[in-house]
Parts: sequence; structure tokens; C-alpha cells
Amino acid sequence: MSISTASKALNNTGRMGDETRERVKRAAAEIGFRPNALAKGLLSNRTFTIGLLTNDTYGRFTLPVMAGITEALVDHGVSVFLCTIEDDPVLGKVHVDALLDKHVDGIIASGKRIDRRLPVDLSNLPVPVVYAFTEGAPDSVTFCADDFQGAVLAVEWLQGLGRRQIAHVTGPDSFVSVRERAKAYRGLIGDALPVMYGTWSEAWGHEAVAQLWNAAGAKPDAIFCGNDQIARAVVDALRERGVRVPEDVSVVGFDNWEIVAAQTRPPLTTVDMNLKALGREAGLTVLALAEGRSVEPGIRTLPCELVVRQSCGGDPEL
Amino acid sequence: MSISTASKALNNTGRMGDETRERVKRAAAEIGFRPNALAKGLLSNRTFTIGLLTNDTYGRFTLPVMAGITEALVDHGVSVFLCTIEDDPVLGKVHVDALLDKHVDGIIASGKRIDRRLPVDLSNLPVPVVYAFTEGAPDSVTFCADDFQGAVLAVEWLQGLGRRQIAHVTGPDSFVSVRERAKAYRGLIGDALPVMYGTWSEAWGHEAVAQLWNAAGAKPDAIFCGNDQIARAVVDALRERGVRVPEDVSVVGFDNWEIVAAQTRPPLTTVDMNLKALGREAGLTVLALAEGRSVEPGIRTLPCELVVRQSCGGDPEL
DNA sequence: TGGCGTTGAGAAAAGCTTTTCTCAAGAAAA
DNA sequence: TTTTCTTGAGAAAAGCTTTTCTCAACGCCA
Repeated sequence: MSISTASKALNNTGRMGDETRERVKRAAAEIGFRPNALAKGLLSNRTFTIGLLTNDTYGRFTLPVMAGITEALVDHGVSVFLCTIEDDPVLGKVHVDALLDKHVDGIIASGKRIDRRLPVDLSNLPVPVVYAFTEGAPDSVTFCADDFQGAVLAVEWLQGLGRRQIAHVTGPDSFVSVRERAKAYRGLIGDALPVMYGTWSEAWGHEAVAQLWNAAGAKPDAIFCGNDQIARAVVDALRERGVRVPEDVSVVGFDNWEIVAAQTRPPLTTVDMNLKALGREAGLTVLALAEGRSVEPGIRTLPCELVVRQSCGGDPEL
Repeated sequence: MSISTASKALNNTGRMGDETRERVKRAAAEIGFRPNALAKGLLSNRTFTIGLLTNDTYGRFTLPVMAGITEALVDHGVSVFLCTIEDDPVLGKVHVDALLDKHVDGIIASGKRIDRRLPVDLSNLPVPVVYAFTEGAPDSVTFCADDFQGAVLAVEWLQGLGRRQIAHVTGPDSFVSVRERAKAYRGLIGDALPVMYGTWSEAWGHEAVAQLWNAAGAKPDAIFCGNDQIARAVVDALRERGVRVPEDVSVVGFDNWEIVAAQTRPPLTTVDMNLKALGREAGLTVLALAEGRSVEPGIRTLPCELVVRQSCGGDPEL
């Protein structure tokens, strides 16, 4: 039996007797034959591997993205190299070179904020590059969450519950995400209350509540927080002051970071950025590019959704 | 110029004039020549890739392990496929098959607890397998943290601070880690106080404090917690009761999960399992096996270390 | 000057698949 | 019976490196 005949039998190509084809397949199954992906890749210029580059050490954002990528691509036989490059350009180059040497079919760049670039140059690479949750090069394909729409979702939810004095405690206004969310908030509630910018820490959540409650005048009946850590601290701080959540004040977070949102007492209603879906899209896109299909460049924003738990009141069934 | 001469020039092998060698190297650098790793792998049976298999969705334990692996191997030109297989045997097989097709040099299995196996059969694979923070097959190489020693570290630290009534609030006793830590605790403080088994949740931390403080008799002056989430809840619960940490009660956690330990008020003194070092060792070991060096099978425990913050008092400088 | 050793460089094979070409045999048509 | 198709199967090349072998040329010694 010649090698070429066997190859054709297994790939259902070429012309041959059905009986021959079956016989080959049986024999192959019997000896547990595995075609060597390296040889195949050498020939076809497709390795069915991609690289995921990130500077997100804790995997806070990258892990959901990675999960989405894998979910979308594992069925296509694609495996993913995860490269955590911190913010080190040298390390970045080492990893990118390793990926290129291995002839990955494409690279997805990810990160921990959408207005910063990875410290590596990904232009003029011989493989397609897609950006997910990090700033992309001009004319590249970039996926990110719709911060504006997410914030609208949160604030409208609070308004729908009858809340009118809605405060906004958020992160540093150097973040585009923060400014987008603040803009959406402003658009819905006007200029009655100031946006409270701070750091992404629990300490700031406590501090902000202190500022709000120590000030003279009416207190907020709802607080829209820039992330779940702040929200958690806000909830804790309110409880410590004897303010009931959600009866007296509704609190909504951002990120749906399970590990924080679900452990807060009461568990947080929060905005989920759908990072997994974002990863899925990015994975399918880089695959399309690898297969030579053309993809319109530009920034694609994916909608957020609200995950209702108990920190706002309202009927979780709705 | 023949291809073979060029190859020898670039690899500093073969015999040729220095001038020729230099000329080849210059030319290669000029055109940005990259040897094709696929072709090289086809020939040498080394792909400089390994697979990391895990069922730890949140990356709580796997990410530090991964960071260690990468850190140890990136210098050797090795890239790592990360495969999150949840607890799905089918998904596990899909990923393992994909890895084998791609001829990874080895596989590292990891997980979220050291007394459970991944839902995949990794015996009789054509590549070496190393286990890190998950239960390994018999006669395999397995790395895990020394829970007993870590617990000793924690309790002795409390004792060194003069604490005598040390409670132990921990997770379910179905976990080997929990039993190991409890055993170490027992060995040091005797049977005076019961070990309090519960769940790995903040709720349990609150509940446990309630039980301890609602009971009649003397209160503990220290609490050794089974993980940082419990420790955080314990600290919160104590504060809510007006008990001062660390003045009245010292609290020590386990895991050194930055995101929890550093945000707790006060920040947690906690046991670090050195997962990064564990990953490094696992990476170097799988590399050694891939290179044909022989490695003694067995379980290797790596020592934990105590990270001193402020929840115990004592001088962090010591 | 003939033989031998050395040195530099090229040829060829191996590693594994897939694809394209070629070819032989058998069947159908003339 | 001879010619023409059709069908099934094998040969060969390509994809890229590395390694082993071979070979030509040159210098040196006898």
C-alpha cells in the first residue's frame, strides 16, 4: 500500500475503491495513526495555533477573553499560546518572536484597559493581528466592550427602580472607560451630582461614602460604581453606617467579577462586559483572517449586559 | 551558495572559512531570515511547545503556576498552550488530542486542588507529563505545596506574637489540604479548641466568628484561617463586632491571594504557597524529561512562606 | 612530480503529508 | 480484435532544515 493512497483514503480525496478506503481507515484507527501536524503545517502554511498576548498578570480581563477564544476555536482544532508579557517590551519581543518562529496562524492582543497599547510592535507582522480589550493599531480590527451602553444600562436600571439621587463613584478619569461611563451617566442624570473620580481600590469606595454621607444635604438613594471592587467597598461602608442596601440605597457595580460580586453582602447587581463573547468574536475573526477571508477593519463594540443580583432591590426575575 | 552551507554557517557547525560564515550571517540578518520551527521540529522531534492543562476556570491557582512555567521556559524558546478544560472529560480529550497532534514536548497538568485528578487520562501518552497542584498518576512527577509546613509557619508566627488561644476556621474537611493544615495546627496547639470546618466562602467566615463570639467563655486571641477569603470575612466580622485586628485578635490567612489579602482592612498576613516557584520547577522538569534526561518520579513538596502584612501585628520588618 | 592529508563547499537524505502526474489494467465501444 | 475510456493505485515533488557523505582543490612532503 503506498503512502499516497493511504493519505487520500484518510482525507476522502482522490479516487479509489470504497473497500480500499475502508480498509485503510480501519488500519489507521487500529494503529492509532495521527497525522503529524508539523508536516501538514509545513505544507499548508496553517499550524492551527494562535498566540494570545497580554499584559494582564492577574488574568482579570484576559482569562474570560481567553475562555471565549478557546471555546470558539477548539472545534476548529486550534490551540492557543498564552503569553503574559507584563509591561516589558523586551519580554514582549521575545514572546512575539517565539510565536512567529512557530508560525502561528494569527495573534490576538489583549490587555487590562482599552486605551493602552501593549509594549510591542505588532505592525507589519507576517500574520494577522486582532485586538481585544486593548488599543489597536490604526486600520486594525479591534474589539471592545461598549462602556457607554453599559453605563446607560446601569443607570436606567436604577432609574427604573425609582431612584433619583444617583451618585457615581468611579476610577481615575485618565481611563477612557471611566470617561465614557461618566458621560453616559451625565447624559441620563444631568449635572445635579458630581462624578467622583478616585482609584480602583476598596479604600476609595470607603472614602467616597464617607464624603457623601458627611456632606450636608440630601443623601443619594443609589450609587453607580465604576467597578465591583469599589462597589463592594461602598456596600460595606454603607452597612457600617447603618444604611441598608438595597432598601435605603441601591448599589450597582461594573465588571461582574464573580469573585467579588457574588461574595459581597448582598451580592452585587453589576454590568457584565461580555468578555467571553468578545474573545469568541476575536477568535473567529483572527481565524477568518488566517484563512484569507477579508475582514473590515475598525473598532467593534460589543454590548454589555446587566447581571441582576440583590444590591439594587427590584425583582431579579425581570 | 548552497543551502547546506548556509545552514552550517548559521548554526556554527561544519567547517568553512570564517569569511564565508560571516557573509552568510550578514545576509541572513539582512533579509530577516527566520528558520522555520516546523521544519526543525519535524526533523528533531522537538517543537519547543508544551501544553498546560487545567480545570481552574478563574485561574486562581493556575495563573501563578503558568507565570512560573513561562518564566522558566521562555528563555529556552518554549511557548505554552493553555488549555482550560473545566471538568469536562470530552473537552479534556479534545484538548489533549490537539496537543498531541501538535507534538508538544510535554504536558503539565494543573488544577484547583491537590487531591483531585483532571478528568482526562494522561497515562501512556507519547510525551512526558508532569503534575503541578493536582493529583498525579502513580509513578509520575508531582509538585505541590507543603500545606503542613505552611500551617506550621502560620501558627508558630501567631505563637511567636504571644497568642495562645488560636482558633482555626477552615474549609471542608474533604480537602486533603484542609486536613493537612488542621493536623499541623493540632500538633502545635493541642486539643483545646475545635477545628471549625465550613465552606470556602466569606459567609462561613462571618458565621464562624458569630459562633466563636456568641459562645460562652474566653474568646480566641488569634484566628488561623484556611484561606484568604475566609480570613477577610473574619476580619470584617470582627471589626463589625468592635473587636480590633490586630490589637485584640491576630488573623492569618492562606494563599496570599493579592486581590483579597491586600484589600482587606487591615491587609492580611498570609501563607504564600509559592505557586510561581512550583510552576518554574514543573516547567524545568518537563523540559528535562523532553530532553531525555531522567527524573526521579514522586511527589515533591515545595515549602510555603509567610507574607507579613498587618493583620497579626508584629513587626513586618522581622 | 606523485601521493597524501586537509580544508571548504556542495549533494543528498531524512523527517511526514498532501497533491499532482503518470501509468497499468480492465471494461466498454467500434 | 483493436481502440478508447475509466478507474484505481503508485511515483514524485514540494514544503524547510539539519546532518552526513562525497568531492574537488590545494598545499605539503617525499
